[in-house]
Amino acid sequence: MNQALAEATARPPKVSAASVARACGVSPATVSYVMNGKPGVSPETRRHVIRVANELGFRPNGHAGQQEPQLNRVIGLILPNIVNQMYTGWAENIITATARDGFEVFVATTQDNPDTLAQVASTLAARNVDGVIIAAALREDSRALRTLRQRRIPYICLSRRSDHLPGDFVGIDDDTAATQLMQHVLDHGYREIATVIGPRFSTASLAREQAFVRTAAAAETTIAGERKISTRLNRDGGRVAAEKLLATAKPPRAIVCGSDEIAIGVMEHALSLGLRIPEDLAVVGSDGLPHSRSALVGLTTIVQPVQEMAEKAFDLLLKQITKPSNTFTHSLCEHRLHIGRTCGCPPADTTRR
Amino acid sequence: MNQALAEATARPPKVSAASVARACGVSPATVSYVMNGKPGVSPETRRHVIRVANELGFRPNGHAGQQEPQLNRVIGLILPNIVNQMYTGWAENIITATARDGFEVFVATTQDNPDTLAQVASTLAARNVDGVIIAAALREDSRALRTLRQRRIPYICLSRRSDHLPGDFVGIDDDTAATQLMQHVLDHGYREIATVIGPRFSTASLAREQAFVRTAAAAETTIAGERKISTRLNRDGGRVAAEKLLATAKPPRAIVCGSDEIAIGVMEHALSLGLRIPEDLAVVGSDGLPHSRSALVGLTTIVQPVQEMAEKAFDLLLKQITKPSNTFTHSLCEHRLHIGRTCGCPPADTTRR
DNA sequence: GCGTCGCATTAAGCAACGTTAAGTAGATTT
DNA sequence: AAATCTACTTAACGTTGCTTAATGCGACGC
Repeated sequence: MNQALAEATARPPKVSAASVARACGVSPATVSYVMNGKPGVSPETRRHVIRVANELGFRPNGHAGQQEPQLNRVIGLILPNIVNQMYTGWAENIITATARDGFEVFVATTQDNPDTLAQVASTLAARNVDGVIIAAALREDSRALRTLRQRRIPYICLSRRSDHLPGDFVGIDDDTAATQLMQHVLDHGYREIATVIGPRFSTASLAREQAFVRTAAAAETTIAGERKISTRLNRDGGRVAAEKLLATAKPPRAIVCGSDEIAIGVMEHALSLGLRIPEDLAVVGSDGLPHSRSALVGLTTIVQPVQEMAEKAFDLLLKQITKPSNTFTHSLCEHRLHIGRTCGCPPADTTRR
Repeated sequence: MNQALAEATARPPKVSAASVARACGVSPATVSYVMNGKPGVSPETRRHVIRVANELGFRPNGHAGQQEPQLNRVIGLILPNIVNQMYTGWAENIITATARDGFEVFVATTQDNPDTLAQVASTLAARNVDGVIIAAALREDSRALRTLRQRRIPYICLSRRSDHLPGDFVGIDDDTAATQLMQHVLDHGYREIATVIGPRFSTASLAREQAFVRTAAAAETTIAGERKISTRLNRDGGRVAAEKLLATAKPPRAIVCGSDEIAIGVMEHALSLGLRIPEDLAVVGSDGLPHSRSALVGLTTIVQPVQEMAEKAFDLLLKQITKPSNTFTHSLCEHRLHIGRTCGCPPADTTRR
């Protein structure tokens, strides 16, 4: 007990800039200049100071000055779930990006439940995170964002945003992407088309559905109400939607999905009914997950630049953390249409990667 | 107060905030600030005070002390990566399980780099997490575990463990599972067999490979050295391995993989060569990811009970946190052999879910 | 029921530290 | 030799982080 206490009580000795200064025979000011990359120090002295500082294990993060006041170097990441590879892809890249700057990440999931979202935001706020990246924002319910705003915790919306509260946003141009995707399906000549999207409380899902319908309408193809399905954002959601769509007397010839996971669920069900893809039913998605693009699946889909989006999001967040501002940035990243074979294009088009 | 009385009534002597303050060389005020989450205390001191307070068993409310001794209610989760769905599956379930008890989760990834692992463990320790679940343990390098042990932070190894350091462990019986899987492949009559596993610094990968080889040998089938490949634990690793295996003069008739992601990579490459699965090449995996079991892929594989493992791991961790003990539990969960069609079994066997 | 004591909380004070503007010595240029 | 520039020091400042001291509150003795 006593020994344990002694061990626990032993605190690593702190190294001050002054001690570094003394150790290499310069003034504290010089050390300060070196550590902050300010001019006015000869390269020779600079090198020497850096070397000694490293040897002594000097951490400029001591305590004082305008050194980022009280940064915990922790950010929160709120995702709808961590099963959909779209989200884990972002998570992976965000974790990598943050690690570069010495940040840790709290990952929280909401299952798209508004109350969970609100509660998670409070919890994160209570934990004094330096900022939050939210990929689970809801159109109507901005409680979470409001909480963060009140506590002056910067946040970035990723992919989805709130209808009411302004703020920084990183995403793709859902409208254009969805338009291109639907246009490609129309170009195949399909006219009996159904759409299956994620929950309409997601701005991304809604924007895609609207673009799907508008583009189809422009080609004089009406998508009836019972052929516009909103479902859960996973394989199972797709399966349920496909059950409804394919059980009707006149099933659609093509199903345009607002998510790859949904598309895969749809295809699974179609296959279990003995339908061939794309001969009997064309299916396209929109996320560009690695495994749906693979040769095994060959899904035609919109590819989102996951890494770029993740890095951009953290970048913006870091900017808000270090230099809070009231001007909000909307950053739209370039998407890409990936042609697989599930839309009916010849397999030759299936490029690797 | 009356020490004799306290002892006589067998009640533990109550620990005052002042004594905690003395024990870690700060003022009572500082302890108070820490216990109430008030600002004005450096993170370093805060962690230190919390650690000492926990060790002394300090209850914040002298009389109405119903609360646990100030836990951070944060655990760390160390994964090799967050792309492989095996890991995200565990992560999802661990996050859910911990949320029920009001715990938050730090997710860190190592990319299976020993230095990153060691560093991540230090960082988590510095953040004073209450415990850590590690699914990225390395056989040889137990620096990370040692760090945690020194700081008296409980940890649970998930799926992989260290060769050197004992500790709680949750996993499946890799040996039995791998034996069953290989036996199933042998039962199909295949004799030209290759194995592709994850990195050998993972105990799980190594155990599987050894069981594969042993089982094959028992059926008088030798697996040559160039047919035992260890590769990265993702689709790309599988692809690379398949390139090597299938380019030889006498390619194998069946490839037994130590991971679903690898199996999928192998299959992708095989398909791109125009091979039919399972007619030309049988492939089996071992993780039981939802999407490899789906009708689209139909992989024959070992199914790990993800949720059960996650909950068990957190359960054990919580036990270690609340009541540290020196006896270690090895908890083996029941796996299941899922028969798909990639091994050559008739499609009829493909059961849903 | 009132006063006192023990203990936790909170406000005010103060020392330590890193930053930066101003100052200075020496070297180089003009 | 005066001027200028470089490389550093000195000194003042704003923060932070912790302590000392004052406050508040409930328990217990009288």
